[in-house]
Amino acid sequence: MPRVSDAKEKLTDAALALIWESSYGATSVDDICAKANVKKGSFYHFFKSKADLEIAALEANWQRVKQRWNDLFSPTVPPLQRLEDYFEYVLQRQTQLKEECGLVLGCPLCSVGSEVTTQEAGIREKALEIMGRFVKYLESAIRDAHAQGLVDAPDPKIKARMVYAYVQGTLAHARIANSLEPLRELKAGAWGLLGVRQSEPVAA
Amino acid sequence: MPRVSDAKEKLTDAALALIWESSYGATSVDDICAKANVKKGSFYHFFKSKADLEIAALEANWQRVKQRWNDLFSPTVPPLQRLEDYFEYVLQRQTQLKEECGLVLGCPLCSVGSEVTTQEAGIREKALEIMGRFVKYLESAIRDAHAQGLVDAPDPKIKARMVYAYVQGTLAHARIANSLEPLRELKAGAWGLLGVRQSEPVAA
DNA sequence: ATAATAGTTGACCGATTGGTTTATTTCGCG
DNA sequence: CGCGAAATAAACCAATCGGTCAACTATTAT
Repeated sequence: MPRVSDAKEKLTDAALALIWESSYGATSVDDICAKANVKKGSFYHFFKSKADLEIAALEANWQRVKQRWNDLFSPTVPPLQRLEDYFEYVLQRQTQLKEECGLVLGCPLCSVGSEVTTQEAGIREKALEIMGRFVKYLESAIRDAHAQGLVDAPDPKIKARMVYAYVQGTLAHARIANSLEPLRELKAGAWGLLGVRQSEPVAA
Repeated sequence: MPRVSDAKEKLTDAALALIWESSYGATSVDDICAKANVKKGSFYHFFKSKADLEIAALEANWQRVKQRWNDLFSPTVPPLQRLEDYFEYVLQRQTQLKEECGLVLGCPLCSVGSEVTTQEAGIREKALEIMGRFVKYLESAIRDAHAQGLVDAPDPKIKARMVYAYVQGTLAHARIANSLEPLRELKAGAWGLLGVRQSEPVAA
């Protein structure tokens, strides 16, 4: 009946970018509206609060990156290769972000999640939920690797959480140090964590 | 010549606690002054800005916890025991914090560091500097363990950063999930990361 | 065509933000 | 003692915060 609008997506895009680049607290609703080129009245037509917007932004972002994960973690790819591709992707993506805005940004779930945990319960829960979804990719890759005798991981759920924590910690450090270097060790660290048998495939 | 004051310490104490419990952005100067029972005029007599206060708070906190690290990481303690004691301490401390304020708070360096990185360069640098100081404890423990053939860590510096990243990631996850559970796996994860030889000392 | 409705706009709000100012109080030291 | 500098107090500031509102506009199903 009425007209259609893309303001919602423009707002979630702007919010994700701005809050990722700085922080939830330092990003004002006015900033977001300005970047999205949407007036504040429209903002509150679509979202009931700034927190509500951020929750929608995290979900929208997940729906986008999920496709990448489905690709990288396809069961047709050998399990350890999935992980290796993932680590490589993380490095590439952060490299790209650094070129685009001069900063290593880390993971938007983790930085925003740990910023607002004690204040905005909704955002915290959404971040936690999305993290849980992602860990499933790691988990099944690790389970497959274990089934093939490539790693020693009788409990893939726990191992997946460990690898995820290690990656998040490394991303956080990369953000704080504004350096890509820590990200180059992701594979080596994860291989240790997983007890990957035989480090080197001994050339081709 | 003039009178002495403990307002400085009261302010750094209050700032560290409040910002740790919520966040840098969500903690106002007024909040800090109220908690410290110090008037704002005095605040700006001692510190030139809110960021300046937080930098001082992080440094003051380090000077306090450093003593604990010196104790836990004493060279008189077997190297792997140092790490085990450290993981145990992290769990105990977070348990205590949860009892005191109902929340798993994680690491104040990491949460505040990753919140303000792109905005308050001074805070970021201070957090990074203190992290660097701490990693030295891990590094020498790992180097000693390697020298004794307990772990496979030819490059203790890199391994130390890996273990630290893993611990930080786990703490961040514990904060976001408001759960102590992930912290119980610290030893198992770190042992994997370090390639500790023989998992069990086979009873006494 | 038009009525109903989703979307848009910009002015507006009280509260709070980080920070300043000026006057006053305190007290160690010569 | 009393001087001078450090510390305190409270009032004050412009700017910004998240959020509201009523009027207005564009669309589209009928």
